[in-house]
Amino acid sequence: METVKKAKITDNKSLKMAKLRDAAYELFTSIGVHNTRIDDIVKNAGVAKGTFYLYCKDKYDLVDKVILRKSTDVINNAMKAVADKQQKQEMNFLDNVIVFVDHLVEYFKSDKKLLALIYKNLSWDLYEKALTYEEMDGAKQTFIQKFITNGGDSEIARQRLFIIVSMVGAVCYNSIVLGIPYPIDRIKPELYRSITRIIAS
Amino acid sequence: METVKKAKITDNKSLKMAKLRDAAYELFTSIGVHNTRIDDIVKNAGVAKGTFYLYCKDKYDLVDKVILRKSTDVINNAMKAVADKQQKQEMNFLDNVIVFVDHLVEYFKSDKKLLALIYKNLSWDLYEKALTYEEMDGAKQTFIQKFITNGGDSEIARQRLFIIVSMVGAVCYNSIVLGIPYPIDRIKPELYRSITRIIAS
Amino acid sequence: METVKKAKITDNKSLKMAKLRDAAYELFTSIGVHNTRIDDIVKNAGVAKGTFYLYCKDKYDLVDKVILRKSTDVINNAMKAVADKQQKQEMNFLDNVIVFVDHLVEYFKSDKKLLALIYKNLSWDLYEKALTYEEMDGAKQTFIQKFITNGGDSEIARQRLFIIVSMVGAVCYNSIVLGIPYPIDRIKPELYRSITRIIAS
Amino acid sequence: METVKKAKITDNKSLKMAKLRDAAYELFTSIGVHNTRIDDIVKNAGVAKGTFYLYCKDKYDLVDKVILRKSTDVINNAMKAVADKQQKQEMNFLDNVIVFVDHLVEYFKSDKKLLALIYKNLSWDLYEKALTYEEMDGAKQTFIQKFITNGGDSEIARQRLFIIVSMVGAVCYNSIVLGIPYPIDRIKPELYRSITRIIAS
DNA sequence: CATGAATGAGACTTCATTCAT
DNA sequence: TATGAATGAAGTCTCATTCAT
Repeated sequence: METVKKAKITDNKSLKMAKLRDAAYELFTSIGVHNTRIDDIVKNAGVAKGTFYLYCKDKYDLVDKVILRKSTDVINNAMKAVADKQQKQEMNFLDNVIVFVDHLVEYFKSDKKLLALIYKNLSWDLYEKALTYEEMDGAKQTFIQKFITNGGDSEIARQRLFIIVSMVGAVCYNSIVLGIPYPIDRIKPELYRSITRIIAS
Repeated sequence: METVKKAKITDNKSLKMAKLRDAAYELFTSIGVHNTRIDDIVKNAGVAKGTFYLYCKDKYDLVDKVILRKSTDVINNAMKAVADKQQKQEMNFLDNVIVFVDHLVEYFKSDKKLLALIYKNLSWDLYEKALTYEEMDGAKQTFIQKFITNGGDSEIARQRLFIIVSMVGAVCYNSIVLGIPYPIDRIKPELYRSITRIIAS
Repeated sequence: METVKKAKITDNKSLKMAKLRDAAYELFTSIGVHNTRIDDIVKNAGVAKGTFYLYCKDKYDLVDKVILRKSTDVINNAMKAVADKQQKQEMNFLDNVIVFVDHLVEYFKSDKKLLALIYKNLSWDLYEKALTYEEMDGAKQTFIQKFITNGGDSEIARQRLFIIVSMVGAVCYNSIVLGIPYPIDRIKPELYRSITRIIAS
Repeated sequence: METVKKAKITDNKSLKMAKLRDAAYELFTSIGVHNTRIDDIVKNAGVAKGTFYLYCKDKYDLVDKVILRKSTDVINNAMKAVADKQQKQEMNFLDNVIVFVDHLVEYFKSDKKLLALIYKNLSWDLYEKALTYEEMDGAKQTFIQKFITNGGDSEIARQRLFIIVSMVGAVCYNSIVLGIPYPIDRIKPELYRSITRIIAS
């Protein structure tokens, strides 16, 4: 009974946090972090204002939590997409990268607000948190490891991956969010060609 | 005399605006846009609070003005660097790009705060303003035009330039500002190799 | 005209401060410092909330300002009473002290809330401020000086004055404010006898 | 067994109350009543927040409880000191008063925070409670009675005691807590002389 | 009796903006 | 044009108190 009770309380806690995160996500992406008031978040989440401060240090702490959760979800899905495709057909490292990137691009096409939110609030702290995120289970971490290893796992290979990630992120942001006059679909061929040429030895 | 008076007034206006811009630049880069209050800006600029509103719509209007001015300066210098080198030795298009990029990279290495400011406050509106910026004289616009033309001036060439600009910006930002663990000097070889491979047909 | 304008502004400033002080005094003495909200003060003073922070650091800064002003007034009046009586009849040092003390006692009988306010918020900082208070003009300071000098101006005399001040303050507070069952009028004879016996050599 | 169980529960109750009182005392004297939150008290006491409300009406109720307990202790000790000395040598009423006062003064010299706490939170209610405090056993009450009786037990004698108590309290507070520039040891001779002169007929 | 998560009223404070001078 | 005192809406955050477990 003790265990059941504790579990229930824990669930309740997760529930409140989830409510706050969901409400905040909606507001952050629709009217922006700056224009979102704590009052709005708690009203939409259906909790009291004090409850907010039970779970978050301040608004920007919640921004981090939202981004962490959402980006984890997106990346998990992309990893799953690669694994699924891998099962159907044998793919080399480049194929893996392209499938992974394409999944991200397609997702952000459909959720440009999230892309904007993530991009505007990046910090190395957050990156580090994301990499050691407790909710990212062991299997996923292994995937990342493999991903890197497949690239050759040399310093050079890691640097190329870093350049590719930076490039893809920036092109997506500029194209999808800022609306710079190359629609993402039009620039995709050149983007993927660039990836190919960076990876190719 | 009439003319002199007018010029004086204009100078006076420019002076106030310049004071505001300089004060704002210092504050934006040292404590961040969010933490900078109009009060701080006018105090440091040595003008009255009301005066601020004679020159700027609001704080974010001034952010744009500051970025526009500073980025124009940086780009002008990079263009000058390319022109100078071109005079000393014949360079092909790729050489031009590399020299241009390297100038930017080196500059931002020495002024990471400005890089952060620009990167965090990019908007397509601002890009457009920058491209049609009145203070960017004709000669400079011609330079840009040539730069693009040299690349081949096809749609494909423009896309590749766009990808390169995005990539370089993101790598610089991630490396210099976020401090992601590839120091810019260590990643430069791979970055320039990537540029080369993207441009090369 | 410049001077007139400046004077007007200064008057205006004094006016706002006076309004705040008056409103605060009423609230502090009627419902207590703890129960007085900034909102109440500004509403009663008829100024905007921001104006409060233009003149005071926080609520406790205003408490100090109120006490400083009020206690200065009370002491000034007591000094005036002594001076007036002195003109009518020759008085020795002891007479002076008694007249002074009696004036204070009678005043606080009529304004027990002020006594409570002052007593509860005493601090040595405030004492020091009171002693160097700019609004206490030179003539008054001379009075205090004479007062002390008349007592003999030895270390011993100063200590006795300190003991008397402490004693009178405490007896008044206990009797008038706490309502300890010796009404001030009933205990006055013994209080003044005590003063006499402390001063008498 | 029933009795034992009851005693145990009572002890348990007393224990929680004691924990709360001790924790509160530490906080009240170190950071002040105003800055002490219920949260701090219960955390330091090692009990749950709800428990606080099983034992106290609110924070100020606990302030009273703490003061009542501590001041009872201090007074009990002072009374004991008088009794002890009385046994060794015959003392008249004045001697008794001086010994009693000196004991208090010496104690508060070593615990100025407690003096501040008591002084700032006096109320007649609390005085009354102190006088009828259940934990002050009969013997002690008799002592007080004797103390008063020795003074003559006339209205006048009671008034003089009241004046002395007020005087000593105020001088101690001003000297020890506020730090008004007469160190308590330096002013003691005059303070005791004042007591003597007030008591002497 | 004991717990501590949740509450929400309301305190405090900031600061962009206005406008009379 | 230039000023800066005044404004007050908007915001953050606290913390005493409750109550379901």
